[in-house]
Amino acid sequence: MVRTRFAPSPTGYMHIGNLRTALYTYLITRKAGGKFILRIEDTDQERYVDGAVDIIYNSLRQAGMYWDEGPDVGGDCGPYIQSQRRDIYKKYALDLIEKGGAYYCFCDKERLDKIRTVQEASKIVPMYDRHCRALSASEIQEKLDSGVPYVIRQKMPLTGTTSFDDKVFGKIVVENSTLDDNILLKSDGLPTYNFANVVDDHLMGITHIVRGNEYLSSTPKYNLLYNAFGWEIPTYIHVSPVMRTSTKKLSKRDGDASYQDFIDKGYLNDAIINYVALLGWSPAGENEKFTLDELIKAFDIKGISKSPAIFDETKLTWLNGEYIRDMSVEEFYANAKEYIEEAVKGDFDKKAIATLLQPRCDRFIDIPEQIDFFDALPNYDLSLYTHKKMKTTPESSLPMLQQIKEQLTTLKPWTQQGIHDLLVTMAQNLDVKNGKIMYPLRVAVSGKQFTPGGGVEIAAILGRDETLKRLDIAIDRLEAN
RNA sequence: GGCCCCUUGGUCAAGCGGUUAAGACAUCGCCCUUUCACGGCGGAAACACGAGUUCGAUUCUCGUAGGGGUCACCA
Repeated sequence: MVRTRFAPSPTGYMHIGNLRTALYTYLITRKAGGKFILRIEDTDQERYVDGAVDIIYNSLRQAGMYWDEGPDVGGDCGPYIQSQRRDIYKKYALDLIEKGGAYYCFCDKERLDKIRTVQEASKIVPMYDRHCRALSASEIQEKLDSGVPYVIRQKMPLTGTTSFDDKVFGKIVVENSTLDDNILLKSDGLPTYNFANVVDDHLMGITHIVRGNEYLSSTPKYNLLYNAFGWEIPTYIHVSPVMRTSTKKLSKRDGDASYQDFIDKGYLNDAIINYVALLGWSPAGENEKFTLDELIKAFDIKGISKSPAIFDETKLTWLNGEYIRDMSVEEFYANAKEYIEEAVKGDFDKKAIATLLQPRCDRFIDIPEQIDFFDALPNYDLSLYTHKKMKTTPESSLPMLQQIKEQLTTLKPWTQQGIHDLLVTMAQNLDVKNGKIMYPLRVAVSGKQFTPGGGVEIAAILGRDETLKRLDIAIDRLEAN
């Protein structure tokens, strides 16, 4: 039975890199029919951020990733919050000392700083000098009895190598002599990540560990821990980071890198998930569009790439547009409504506006500025009437608009089709291209060069009175020109 | 700096000793068209470098360069 975990530390928002790690973990798990566990790694009380746990819950749920065990849903391996597992770590740390894989260290911060300073000055790799590793049993007991603060350190082998096979990176080998005797249990009694994650992963029966590749070089240490306890080593799947640029990791400072920010910008969850899946993973076929369920079927660890991937919002935007265009008109309207109403307060047919918007909308957030002319005609420049391709100028537009106005005044009923047919007929009678008439109308009713839909569609939505009003304005201005 | 890892077009990437080196986004051109989009068609654009191994290297090995990670009582 495959069991995995997503184990974030509650230090703030959920950025895209975290989300992707969670997603890959989730996909691997669901594909294998396993259990997905959520564990909160809050052993560093200094970095703890209030509300961060809720952000994790909400983001994961909104993204459609549900966990089988976790702090809020329970499970057989709880508690799932590390700060509540304090006693467990202590017990295992002591146990490890018994087994010869760890030892007490009474060195204080000052001594540690001092040796580090010396080592750095002489350009040696800073490492604990293993002073306390040589303490005798009686010396240890004496210090313990007199209440000297202590930490528990991992006892690394001095010679040989440690290796493991990573599913993404392959075989990794390190010299044991380069391994530091890291602290397992801090003087505050809480474990370090190094220790807590190993103990918890084992106790929670985790079989596959998916995490960022910043852990690649410390994984041998964890394996040494598993070995010292006599525990089975899990399968490792390390993934490369998501980058903002080729040299910088994605971070909030460089832009909106959090999942929630993208949602707030009007990106669809499905598009975000789909794009994030593609960042660092490539499907077997040519298809690039996947729903979460489809991803579960298609996902394969073999497709995960080793090199870092640069986050490309342009492609996310395109994908988002694809999802928008795939929506039914009702679905699109339901999503776009609030953005439309943000810009259009007047009594216009919002659904008709939505229809115009759907094929030319990649992000909901872009909607308001596309339709801001409905409520109020912008004070546009007459040079807008000049359009090379349509072969129009302010001068050529004036007579067209005058005729349009005349015809429209008596048109009934006032429908898009009716307006369209009327204008096309007019073009035929005058023996001019449609654009010669249509383009000036668009400018007159919208005051813009580019609009969703053309003059006909806009006039239909605007209604007869408003359309004629705007035509009058245009005609007056052109006559005065 | 030591150690570990990475390196195919601007970006994501396929490739797994012999290919005209896929595809997608972006970009450019054309078509469609009442603008802009959508859609369709087409173009430009890449194996970091140097040695090996081999009949033959994008692919295997070793260097070089560039980049990332890690060396905490952070995770």
